[in-house]
Amino acid sequence: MAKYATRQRTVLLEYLSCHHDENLTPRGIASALEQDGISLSAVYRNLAVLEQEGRVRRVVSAPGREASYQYADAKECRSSLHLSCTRCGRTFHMSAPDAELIESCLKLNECFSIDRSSTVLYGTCAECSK
Amino acid sequence: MAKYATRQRTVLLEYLSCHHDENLTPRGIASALEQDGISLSAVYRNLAVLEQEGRVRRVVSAPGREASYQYADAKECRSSLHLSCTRCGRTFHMSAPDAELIESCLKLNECFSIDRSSTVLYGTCAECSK
DNA sequence: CTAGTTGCAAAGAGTTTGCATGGCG
DNA sequence: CGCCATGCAAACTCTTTGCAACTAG
Repeated sequence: MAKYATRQRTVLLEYLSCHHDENLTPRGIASALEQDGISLSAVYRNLAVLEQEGRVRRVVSAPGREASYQYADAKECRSSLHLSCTRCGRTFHMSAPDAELIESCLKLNECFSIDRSSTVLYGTCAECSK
Repeated sequence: MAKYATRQRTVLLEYLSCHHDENLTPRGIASALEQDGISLSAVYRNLAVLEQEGRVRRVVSAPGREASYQYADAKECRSSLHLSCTRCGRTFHMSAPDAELIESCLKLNECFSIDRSSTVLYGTCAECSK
């Protein structure tokens, strides 16, 4: 979907990869990259493209509020479920064996096929629960 | 939080309980109850109250789009995790043993404390995967 | 009677889009 | 040079809010 490597797109990708798995809002990204002259529209449009390509995932909390985007490493993301810490906002990847355990448990006991890419489990991470 | 049992609130609750665990949008509810003379504001205001009371849960899909509300049976909801079918939109409750298995698995292996009320697992339900 | 609720319309917030300009390949 | 991408501002959609009128207890 993305054809040209524009300056804005390059800077955005650089910024995203430096903030791997953090919750980033379009407005936040735009103001962080304000100095580089990137409009809010460009941020929105590029995030939309990246989401379609699966390189970014969108997390929505409340309606009417800002959405959050997280830069996602595609390979790692397909093989595991996501854990999101509601305190620090970071996202973690469940180990593959754990993901499979949960997946097969639901499949067997509830006849429910879980969708790995859209499911996020919320809670408190190891560090924040200290 | 809710003090008076107004006509609007009564009708809304009746409607919600008839559509247990379905995805309902504020606009959809309002137009379904149009004949009963219930304004969209009243729907929003009452849903907000019900959500605070834990009698309704809000599911958000995409930003800028309508939120969905589901009438929730409080007791059942505290003891299990939610499964949401992305095809038919219905919500199911995982059996308590399954929920505990997942909970303890994450706790032990990932040091992650899952929050039952805010976590929803997406996928395809038994009926829809036929 | 008093305080919680409602309806309406206007205000807000976040996101999308039209159009002319600019830039990658 | 052609087409994609950008910037800006206007348009949109969903949600919230101010205020006067209404009503349950």
